[in-house]
Amino acid sequence: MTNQSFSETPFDQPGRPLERVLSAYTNLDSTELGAVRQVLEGPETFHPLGASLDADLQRTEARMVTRGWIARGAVLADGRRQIVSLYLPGDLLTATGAAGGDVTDWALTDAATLDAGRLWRTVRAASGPAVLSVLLQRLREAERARFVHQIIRLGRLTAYERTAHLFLELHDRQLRAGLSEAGVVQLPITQDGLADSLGLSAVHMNRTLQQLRRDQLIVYRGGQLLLPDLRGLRHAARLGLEAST
Amino acid sequence: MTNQSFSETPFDQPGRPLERVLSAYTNLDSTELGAVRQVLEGPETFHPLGASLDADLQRTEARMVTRGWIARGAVLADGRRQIVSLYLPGDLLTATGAAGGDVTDWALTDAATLDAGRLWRTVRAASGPAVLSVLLQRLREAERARFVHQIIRLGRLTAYERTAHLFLELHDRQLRAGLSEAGVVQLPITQDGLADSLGLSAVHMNRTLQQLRRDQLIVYRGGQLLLPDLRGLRHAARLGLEAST
DNA sequence: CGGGACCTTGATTATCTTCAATGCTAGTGG
DNA sequence: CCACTAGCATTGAAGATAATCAAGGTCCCG
Repeated sequence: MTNQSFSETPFDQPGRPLERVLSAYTNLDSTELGAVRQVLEGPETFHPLGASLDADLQRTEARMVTRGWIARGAVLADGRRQIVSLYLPGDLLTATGAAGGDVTDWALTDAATLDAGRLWRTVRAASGPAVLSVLLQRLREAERARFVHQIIRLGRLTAYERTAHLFLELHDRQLRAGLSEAGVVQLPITQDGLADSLGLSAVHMNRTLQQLRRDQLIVYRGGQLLLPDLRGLRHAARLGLEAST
Repeated sequence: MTNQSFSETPFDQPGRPLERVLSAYTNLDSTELGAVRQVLEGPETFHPLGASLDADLQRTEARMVTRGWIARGAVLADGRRQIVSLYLPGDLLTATGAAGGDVTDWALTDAATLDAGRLWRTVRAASGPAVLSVLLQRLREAERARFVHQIIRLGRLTAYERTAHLFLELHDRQLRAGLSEAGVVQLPITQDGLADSLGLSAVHMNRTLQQLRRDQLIVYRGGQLLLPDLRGLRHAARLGLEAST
């Protein structure tokens, strides 16, 4: 389960080292980066598409995503699925804790994670450099902001608006983390996965994507999304999202 | 704006002192309680129904609710409103930060809050007793769990299920915090407010409540809710919620 | 008594889900 | 090389859920 196939360059989707991904949260000089590397050192664990991360998370308290996409969500008894949050390289997954037994984590693509329990414990013990505490703080804050946006999407936006809104969030996140370039969103998941995140049926997800294509707001093809009209897309999403995660 | 009318017993809905409310998160002995009191001392600020808390929050970084209900949410240009989270006495409101300019806080009832910036700063400086850090940790964790539940409600539950689910969450929270008793939920907000939290129109909210009444799952009258059939309500909510916030 | 906030109801419409096929593409074994 | 399959995308039709529009009704308060 550990170190299957790749182990050379973590955080590389493609070729994105740790500092690049974490620069989304705080600027690190080389000393600080060393400290971060130190608390995050250790083998990657590989998670094939669909695999549950629950056991790993419970064991290590927190894990940082190094490759691929992880979903946290709930599966109801009748099969309905809702993704609560998406975790991309550089994001920190913490054990669900009080959120209840219904919540689980699984790999939306082939993915890999790193034990971040030491980061966790170091900060709690207040024994590391300040930058670690700041980093953790920022990671948590960014996650909270994503939760807020997800709630607004699901509560008050139409399928069309929701989709535009999520794409803008992903664009913003990937840009900050150096995982993509301006106007491009890596989208390595199926329409089914998108639907589970946006609270829609797969059929309606498909139709909504088609509408966005017809309106020239997205170009959608296998694993990648082009956003040729960011202004239009922002308008479609109905929300600023200016100073967001 | 400060200390209008009541200032005698904070946290009393009715007669609930600080320790009672915070016992939902951690057990405090008298020494620890003293430490908590100390970082939270200061005048209450009164927030009449509908008032915005944004200015207060920005000024003080964090505030603890002492009375009434506060909503955090977004108001779209066309008037749609979505409440992201409800804050009850004992809950900690922190500045929205990265969540964006669209998010605001307002009083859903007459309410009051206390400056909790000192708690915030004390913990960050790691200069207070450990119990403060634990308290803050638990408060944050509980909020995260509420976010997760809100997302699942809005994403995959029907209006009927959502309503049952929220009522169970409120019941659980109020019970833990000593704000209500078993089988009773204080619900001092309008159906409009509920609808804004559950992502429904006011009309549909009304019809959903009627259905729950017809099904004998709730008794609803002015400001208070009786839950005569918790088993049935849990079943209607489609989720465990056993070990939840 | 009048007005306002809130709750309730009926009728209509919109959005989204469900069900059932069909097409497409990549991988697999014969 | 060619069925064959599996996973994913797409389409049409029907039905369910929830929104919207438009009135009333009730209660409280000035």
